[in-house]
Amino acid sequence: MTILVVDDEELIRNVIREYLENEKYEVLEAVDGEEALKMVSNHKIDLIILDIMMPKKDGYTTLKEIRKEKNIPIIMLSARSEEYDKLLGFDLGIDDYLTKPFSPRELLARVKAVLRRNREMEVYEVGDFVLDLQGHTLKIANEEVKLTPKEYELLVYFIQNEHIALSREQLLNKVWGYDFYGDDRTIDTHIKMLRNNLGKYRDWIVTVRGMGYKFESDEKISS
Amino acid sequence: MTILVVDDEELIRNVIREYLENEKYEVLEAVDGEEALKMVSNHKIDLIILDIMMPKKDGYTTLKEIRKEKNIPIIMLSARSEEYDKLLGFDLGIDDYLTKPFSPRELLARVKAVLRRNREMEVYEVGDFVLDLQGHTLKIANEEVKLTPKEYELLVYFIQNEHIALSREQLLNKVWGYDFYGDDRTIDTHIKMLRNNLGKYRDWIVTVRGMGYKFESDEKISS
DNA sequence: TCCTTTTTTCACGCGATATTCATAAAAATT
DNA sequence: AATTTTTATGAATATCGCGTGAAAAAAGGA
Repeated sequence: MTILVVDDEELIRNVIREYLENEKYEVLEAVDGEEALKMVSNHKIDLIILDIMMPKKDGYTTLKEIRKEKNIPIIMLSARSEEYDKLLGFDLGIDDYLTKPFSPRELLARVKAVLRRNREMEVYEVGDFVLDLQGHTLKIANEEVKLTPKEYELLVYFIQNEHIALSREQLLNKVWGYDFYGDDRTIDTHIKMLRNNLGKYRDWIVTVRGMGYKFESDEKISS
Repeated sequence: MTILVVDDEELIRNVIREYLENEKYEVLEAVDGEEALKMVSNHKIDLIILDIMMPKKDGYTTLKEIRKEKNIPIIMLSARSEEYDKLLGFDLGIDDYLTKPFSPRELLARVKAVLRRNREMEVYEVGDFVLDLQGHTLKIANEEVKLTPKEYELLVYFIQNEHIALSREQLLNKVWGYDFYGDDRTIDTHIKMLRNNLGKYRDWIVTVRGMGYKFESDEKISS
């Protein structure tokens, strides 16, 4: 398990590192958003602990950019608790957040909880849309939706990469396998069928023109 | 499956009860730690959902005392997430925890996960379908159903993994053993025979196309 | 041993699914 | 507005996966 700690203060990084390493986690560090982004694309990272207040590129922006590429769980650090509201409005699905100062134990607790939650990601649920990875079934409003194997695989891949635009090539490689050499329109057809099956949620599969598709459940937060 | 819900707020107890009963669990209630302890010694309880904040005797103390007597899996409820820190320090091996407010679905997911982890079943009974693990027998409508050894093993494995889609490979590995290298049709054939023996319940073995099979008693009726 | 029961293999057929392709629609560009 | 590029859709065709029955192989039981 590798954890990336992003904070401009060396003291904080060191404290966190110490506690995490004590629990046998691999720890990487980045001083700012720029560096963090580089780390993300060059290393296999399981969790990111990200400070909001940073020079150059702040936590929000960094978060956004990371999420464009990968769906790594993120715990945010903020100095003031009021920031929480702001974070919530963000809708980029942070996994947890902590206000400084925090106890090391609390940090560890969150880290463990987030990692476990993600390991056991067995149900994806938004509103009455419920995808059960264990049961291999999709239910909408308690009604089972019959999906063909490819449609199901496709949906799972989309959900595991929510918010991320996926090219047709990437979809072919990951869902169909690297040895598949087929027509691009094949994907379109499957997307069509999947959308039909998603019914009122058909728009969650967004067309990214000139690129591919992306999955985005618009979980509107009522204010 | 009997679940004990311990919370001083009636509203909470009722909500939880409703959702659990909807999933065919037996539900018992206790308003405080004292009562909970009595229930534990007088009933066969498979899981406890325990609120931390309670008058008389709080969740921590109750947890401690229950654990002195029996090793029943426990899910803790707390109002504030900061409590999690405290809980961890406790090291009394809680099985899971939830912060209020939580979605009923989330609760159900945890309940199922915990029960699955701690499953040790003696009798599986749904309607007039009775599988007796001790007696190694299956009865339907009080009529003993003769199963071959493989059919029986297969059925047990299915039931122990209810609602989970099992690939052919997984079935071969777990039921036949890792050293078995057989034809895929072998499973199909056994499924066929098992289904025949299940009679009116033949549909409880659901085909998951492109994947394998899963066991599911009585499709849930949508409310 | 022989006979019975159980397990495994396998080929066939059918229905479900995947893929291709032609055409329509939509969006971007000029 | 016209052209070009890209995506959506419907329908035709190819392929795949599952259920089945029958028969061979293996395991048990007298």
